[in-house]
Amino acid sequence: MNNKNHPTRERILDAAEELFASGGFSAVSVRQIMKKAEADVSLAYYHFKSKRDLFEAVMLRRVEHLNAIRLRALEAVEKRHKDDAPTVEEIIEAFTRPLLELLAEKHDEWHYYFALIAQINNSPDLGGKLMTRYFDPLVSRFIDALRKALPECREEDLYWSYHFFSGALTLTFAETGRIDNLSGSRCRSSDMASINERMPAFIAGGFRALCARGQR
Amino acid sequence: MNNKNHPTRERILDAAEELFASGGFSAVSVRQIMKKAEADVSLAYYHFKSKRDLFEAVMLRRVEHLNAIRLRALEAVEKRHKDDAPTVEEIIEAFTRPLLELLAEKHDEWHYYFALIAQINNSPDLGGKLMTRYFDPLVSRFIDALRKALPECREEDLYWSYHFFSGALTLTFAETGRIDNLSGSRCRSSDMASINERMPAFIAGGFRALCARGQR
DNA sequence: GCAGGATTTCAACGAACGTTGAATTTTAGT
DNA sequence: ACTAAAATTCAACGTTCGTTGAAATCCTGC
Repeated sequence: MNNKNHPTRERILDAAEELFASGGFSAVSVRQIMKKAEADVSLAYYHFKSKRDLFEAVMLRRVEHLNAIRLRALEAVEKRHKDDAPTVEEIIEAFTRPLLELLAEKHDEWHYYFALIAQINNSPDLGGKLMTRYFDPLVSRFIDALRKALPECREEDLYWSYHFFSGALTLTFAETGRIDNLSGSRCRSSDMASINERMPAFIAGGFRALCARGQR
Repeated sequence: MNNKNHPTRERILDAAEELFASGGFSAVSVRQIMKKAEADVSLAYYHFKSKRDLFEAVMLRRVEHLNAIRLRALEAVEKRHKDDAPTVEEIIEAFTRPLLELLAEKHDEWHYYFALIAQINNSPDLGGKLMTRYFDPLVSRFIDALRKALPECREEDLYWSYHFFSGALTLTFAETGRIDNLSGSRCRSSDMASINERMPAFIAGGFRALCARGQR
């Protein structure tokens, strides 16, 4: 049998996800992954064809679910506003809240995945290519919504605003502990409630300020 | 003789910087670095003790200069405002403008360095530790200035705002080409004039919106 | 309970890895 | 010119890397 939940296949993906997240693709060997997965090395090549394919499989395992629930969140917001456009805050929240909920429900499952995405997003090798491949349709959909919320905004300002947002988002969800050190533990990377309270306000403020500037 | 400009030592650092920037520490071998530097492999271990120390040297080579000119930019802004506090925009610009100027003057020297920092900032392994070690004093200095510009702002909001800023900043200066793809080449990662126009406005808008929210 | 495919084990391959020590060449002070 | 130190070359070490093929075991449908 093949496509039912094979526990070993999942165990390999779990182990790979965690290890790839902490050091990137090259910092981790297949042997380390399979040791953590408690399975023979060659099983990695049986279930996946190569190390690269394993990496790809780690990415693909969660990306569809992620995109689906974010899209649903956006559609829910749009449905609440039949005629008028949603606010920028509401749209940003539809983009971020699903991430927070995934972490709240199943932190162990998603934490490493978000850390991995942060690294990919900031990698000159992969950032342009992989992020585009996996997230572009969804992101374009969100930018459409933002365009409606900010009808006077210039196109370039919209894209740059999203770009700044993207950097803030991926770093924040990577939970690197940086803000813990900087703030002397006054703030904590893992404090999702704080993020949920602050990120939409900050980002929406940024969008508005930049778009307002563009109309001058 | 030792501490004069040894061209080979610099060539090794240049090669290492470029290669580390594109794939991180582990994706690059010492042999690859030394091939690019056109020098024997063992010279890497003569000039630096190990691969890790070479990596550290790459980081250290530019960090002091970087921190110095940013500090100078901040002090210049503060000197312009004897009694009143500088605006948030001015402070953010003092933080970002030096980066833009370095890229404008010597793009080849600094481009890879910024890409490397983006990866480190987003690495769970190194992000908390290395960024804190290298940049904390300067960052705290900037946060002090921001506190004066936003005297009613809560401490937590200040730190979280800076955190969002940090993510946007490092991703933007990494020039990953992501925004190029997303915008259909309407915007370009390498377009420093666009960044200079937009980043301070966006970030300052974020700071203000978040601080205003905190006072409610 | 048997057949056949799915899964797992075991052993091994050649290549590349980080690192080192000794020999050699280049450089600088006298 | 001589010397000592600095810089570079060369060859090699043990380890780990990604990957593979064949044999053994497990599971499922009949």
